[in-house]
Amino acid sequence: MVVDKLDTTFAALSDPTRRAMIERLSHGPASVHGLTEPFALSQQMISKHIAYLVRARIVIKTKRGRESVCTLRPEAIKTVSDWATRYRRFWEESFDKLDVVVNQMKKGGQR
Amino acid sequence: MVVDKLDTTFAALSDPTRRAMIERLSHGPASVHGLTEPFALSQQMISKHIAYLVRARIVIKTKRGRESVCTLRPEAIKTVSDWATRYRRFWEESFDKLDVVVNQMKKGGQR
DNA sequence: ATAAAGCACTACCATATGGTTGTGGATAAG
DNA sequence: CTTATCCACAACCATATGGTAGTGCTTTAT
Repeated sequence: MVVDKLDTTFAALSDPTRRAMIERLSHGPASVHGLTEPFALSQQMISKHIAYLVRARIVIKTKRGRESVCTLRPEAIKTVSDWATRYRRFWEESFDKLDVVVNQMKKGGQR
Repeated sequence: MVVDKLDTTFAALSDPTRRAMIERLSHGPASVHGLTEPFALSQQMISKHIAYLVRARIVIKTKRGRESVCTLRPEAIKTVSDWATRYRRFWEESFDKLDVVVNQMKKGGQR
């Protein structure tokens, strides 16, 4: 049952609010309330966004009294980095190859 | 009107079919038909998936006779890599700091 | 004990997306 | 010319998500 976690990870990253949350959490843990203030969104929406981050295992939530403290999971970000790095050689080589391809397309009839 | 392109980029990457397409296209351009075969999906769905990749500027489509040739845009992948790299220092330092945080949480009452 | 703060849960709505089916247009092959 | 191939477009459905509003539980403060 090794579901591809990249699905939920990338989906979680596709929202600017959640990426801003990650940016903020990269400076240290914060409570749900602490995450609500800077974003001018309802507390319910912040909780929803956090839920997606938790589901994607990007953030861990811990009960602390009446607060829920959110902590960023560094490994999650590293997963994204690793995925992109798989193609590093491709997009480094391709800045040369691309010219050839484009020229081929033009010669072949670019419509 | 500088819409954050990371939105559509990450959204496009949140689907395994599209990531598999990227994997395939990283070995060279392919036609829509060429992309349909390995995935056991209808031609219409493949076209839809490609449309999302094109919208996210990850793939470029070029008419060539009755075929549409899809080419991967290396810069798009680099964008993802750059985003993750922003937090590289964080997730490298954090493998030490995390212990401290966890211990603080435990002392503070992990519930 | 009472009030306020921090948060979760539910219902509800609009939109985007994954997916199918059907169709039609353009190009290539016979 | 006729047919098959490659592809796009539209209608349609189910589900996930962004967002709001309302409610209630638990913990802290007074």
